[in-house]
Amino acid sequence: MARSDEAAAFFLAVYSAVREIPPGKVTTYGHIAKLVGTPQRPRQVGVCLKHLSQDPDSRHNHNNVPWQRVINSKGLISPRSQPSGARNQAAALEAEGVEVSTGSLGELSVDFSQYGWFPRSLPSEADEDDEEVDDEEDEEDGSEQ
DNA sequence: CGACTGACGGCCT
DNA sequence: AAGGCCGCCAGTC
Repeated sequence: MARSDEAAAFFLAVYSAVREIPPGKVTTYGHIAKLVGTPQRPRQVGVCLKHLSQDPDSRHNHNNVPWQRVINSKGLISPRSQPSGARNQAAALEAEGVEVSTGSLGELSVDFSQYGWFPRSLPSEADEDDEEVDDEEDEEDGSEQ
């Protein structure tokens, strides 16, 4: 399998995983990386989202991939080169009912204990796994980090 | 075609 | 507790 194919598969896996994030919840780049089996490449996850097309006709675009539900491990919306983008992400999250706090430096943060979504594996996959692991830390857990 | 960059994260000072 | 360094690798210049 050529690297380019692996890269393509990676993109698809990331988009698939991001789609599993429930509305009103958020997760991290690192977690998505783990879910797709490449925990050492959270950075590439960001590249995938950045690469999302705005064209609705494209297989993966801003409309069918809830990119806004992915933030960094610090619980902050990653400040990229264009500040408006991060703010736009915050707006998209608030539209889903996610509370976003703004720091004095303009930092946009989300409380994982309330909105965090960190399953061990993708719900779609868990479906086929007969060795069902207990899943019930949707909320309330509070032992996030 | 080579070098730099970056929607991150974890480990090491 | 805070900050710096390295790994990773597709895109972009």
